[in-house]
Amino acid sequence: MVYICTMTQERSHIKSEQTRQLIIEKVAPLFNKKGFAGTSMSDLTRATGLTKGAIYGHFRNKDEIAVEAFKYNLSLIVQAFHSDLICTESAKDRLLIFIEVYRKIYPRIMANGGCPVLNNAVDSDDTHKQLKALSINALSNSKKILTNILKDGIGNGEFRSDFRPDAIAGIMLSLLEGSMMFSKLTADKSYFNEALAHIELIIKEIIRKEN
Amino acid sequence: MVYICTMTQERSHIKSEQTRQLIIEKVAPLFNKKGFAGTSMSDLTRATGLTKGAIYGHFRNKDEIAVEAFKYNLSLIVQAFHSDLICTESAKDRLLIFIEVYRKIYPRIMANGGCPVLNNAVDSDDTHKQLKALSINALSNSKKILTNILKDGIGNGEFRSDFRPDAIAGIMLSLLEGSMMFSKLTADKSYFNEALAHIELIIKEIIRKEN
Amino acid sequence: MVYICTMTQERSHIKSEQTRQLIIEKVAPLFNKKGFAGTSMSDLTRATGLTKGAIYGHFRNKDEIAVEAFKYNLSLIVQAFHSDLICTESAKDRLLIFIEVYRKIYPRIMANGGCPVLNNAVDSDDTHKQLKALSINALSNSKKILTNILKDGIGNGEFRSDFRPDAIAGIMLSLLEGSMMFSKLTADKSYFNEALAHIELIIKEIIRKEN
Amino acid sequence: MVYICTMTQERSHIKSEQTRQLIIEKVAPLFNKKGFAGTSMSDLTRATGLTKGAIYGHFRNKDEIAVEAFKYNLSLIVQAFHSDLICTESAKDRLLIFIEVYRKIYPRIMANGGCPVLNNAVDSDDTHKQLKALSINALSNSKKILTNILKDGIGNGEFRSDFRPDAIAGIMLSLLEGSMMFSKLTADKSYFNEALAHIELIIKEIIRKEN
DNA sequence: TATGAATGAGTCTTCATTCAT
DNA sequence: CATGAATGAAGACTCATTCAT
Repeated sequence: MVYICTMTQERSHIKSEQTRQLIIEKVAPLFNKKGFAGTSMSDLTRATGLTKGAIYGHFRNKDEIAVEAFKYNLSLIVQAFHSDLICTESAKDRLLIFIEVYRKIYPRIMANGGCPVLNNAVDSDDTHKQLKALSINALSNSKKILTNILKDGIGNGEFRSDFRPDAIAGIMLSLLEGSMMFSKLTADKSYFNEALAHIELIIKEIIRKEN
Repeated sequence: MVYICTMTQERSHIKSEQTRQLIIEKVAPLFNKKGFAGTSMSDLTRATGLTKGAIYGHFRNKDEIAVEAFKYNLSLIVQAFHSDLICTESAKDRLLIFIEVYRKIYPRIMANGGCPVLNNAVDSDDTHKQLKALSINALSNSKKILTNILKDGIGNGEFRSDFRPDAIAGIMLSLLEGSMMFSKLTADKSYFNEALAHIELIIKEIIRKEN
Repeated sequence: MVYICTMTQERSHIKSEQTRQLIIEKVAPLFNKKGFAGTSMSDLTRATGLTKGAIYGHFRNKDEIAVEAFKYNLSLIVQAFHSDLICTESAKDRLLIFIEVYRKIYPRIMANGGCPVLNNAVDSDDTHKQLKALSINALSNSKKILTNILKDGIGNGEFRSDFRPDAIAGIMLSLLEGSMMFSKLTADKSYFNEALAHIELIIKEIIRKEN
Repeated sequence: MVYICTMTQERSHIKSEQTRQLIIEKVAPLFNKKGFAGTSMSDLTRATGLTKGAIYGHFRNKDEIAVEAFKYNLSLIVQAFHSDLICTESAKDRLLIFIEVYRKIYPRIMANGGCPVLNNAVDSDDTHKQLKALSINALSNSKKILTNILKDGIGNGEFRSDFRPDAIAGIMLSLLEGSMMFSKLTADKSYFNEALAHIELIIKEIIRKEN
């Protein structure tokens, strides 16, 4: 007997990985909108078109799915920055780009159920350590990025040196999250727009070094 | 064993109202922390020491309990202002008092599971119209209050007239909510403190009328 | 409004206890026959006529039901002795009564699915510590009883003193269990009958003190 | 990537039979310890390192695997006798060898989860006809062997003729199984040791023909 | 009013088995 | 011959809610 098997081993692995990715993508908005407890495995079967058994073939449990869903939701936002935020020399310009990117992806964020960092933070804060840690981490990273830009601006003389960069970073992020939440809640974008305008004010006026 | 219970209708009504209130108070932090879907009727029996039947004697369903719980959680915050915010002539001072009250009740808010407006907004935004409406309403009210104070300040010459009061009100509230969420998430009060400091800056510098 | 409530508090408790007992009795033969893993909660609903929710109102989990079922199955056997084994002066007679009781309840044991100690021992030995402990305990108790009777017989001169009572007790019990298992397996009572006859031989001849 | 596999049919058949045997050997202790219902196909994949598909390539269903596993577990015991029990002229000696073989393989039996005949009998008695038949058959065979030896001993004058050989055979086997079960349950070999000692007593004293 | 037993649909997860590759 | 993704039913258990008492 002679077998001639033409099959790339990678192909099958890829197939599985594709399904896993498909599940994550279909399921991510659900978790973002309805929260961990509010999203049932049956919801996931409806969203994916797969059976529970099939889903459990790709994930150990609901927690793992929620974790991957959050990471995916976060990546949608993070990716938007990777393309735009690189290679701008002025710290001020980098901060302004930061704002512009947010303005650009705002519709997508809203359609996806709001900012995953905020949603997940509120959802998991008192109930789910693992998910909570992911929000903490995401916050920490974005704060670090903003803080570094601010420090750069102080270093190169763009910004005044009489403010604490991490404080301003926290304020910017608080404004972003708080306003996005309000805009989502009220279906009124003005909260978000005013917040962005105020952040611009901070960048262009409040921390600007006068010459 | 034979029980003979003689009870006046008023007394029983009073008793009933007390029990209802007791349920709401015991249950409110639970809904605030765990959300609607994450809080079960069994959780409520544990928290109250009452049976399910007893609870259903006072509320039509879980939704009604959640609604009352939110109202109660909100009232805890609102009450803190009623006592302090009245009868201060200067708009600036009233805004500063606003901040001070928040600073004062911050520990209580955290112990209760964070700001109920934010928590409930995120929890119910895509899932529970009735609860969502309550957060919208609460936001609308606080925004109105701040806006009016700001308008007063413009009117009496304390503040400049080249800013839109409701925009600043939205910014203040966004900052408050966003920072409280971050401080809760990270167990780091500095987000909240910096936000309050920035709001003070807005009041004392940015919108102040120079003379 | 005047309430006159005539209700014994015990009555309601009794009702619940009755249902719990009913569940145990209906369910005990199932666990004895099909084992822990082989008995599903759905089996239990069929056997009791109750819903899963109702059953879970009376037991924390399947394990607790299995434990109570075993205890009940064991009690059916133990009870048979309580009435007959007391107050017989001769050690030999007490051992013979022991055998007679077993002969008497044999049909009931078979109808119930065989000896619960053996069934449960085999079922739980490598899988369920808590259930295993119950079989160990049951064995230990019956061995102790037989050993004590044998010691009594040695003490009062009925039996020879050149054998170890606990060894003979172990042999008697091994014979009983092994033979009941074979009789059940083959639907042939002779294994059991011959075992009883041999135990009688041990009592009447092998350990008897010749005079 | 292109695989070209050239394989003779014999070779593959041999390979297949080897895999089947490997599955049986790895899986046999599992079924012996956890029973049919308590052993899942996933357990089998873990024990064998094979996928479910691979296992189903060698067996029609779980039942067939359990059957083969039992046969294998039984064969481990039967094999121990084939080597030792042959060609001994004295019936008494053959019985004593029977005991010695059991004593020798006792550790292996325990490590394997206990006597498969007993385990399977209890497990399948009320649930699985096909498996039950295998235990019945195994019991029947061993009883026949012992009975024949006893008959030989009566025939050649070693043993008395006033007892029924199959009754004694049944007693011996009941003792063996019962005591092994107790020793396994309690992790106390003395049940087994005393049972063997008593069987020796039967052989050497009780059924011995006095001259 | 309050109890708590009961319901039936739901929860998450695992089951034995199949089949295209 | 072996893979492993997929299925649909079933597993144990909890849900919100009702109702006789």
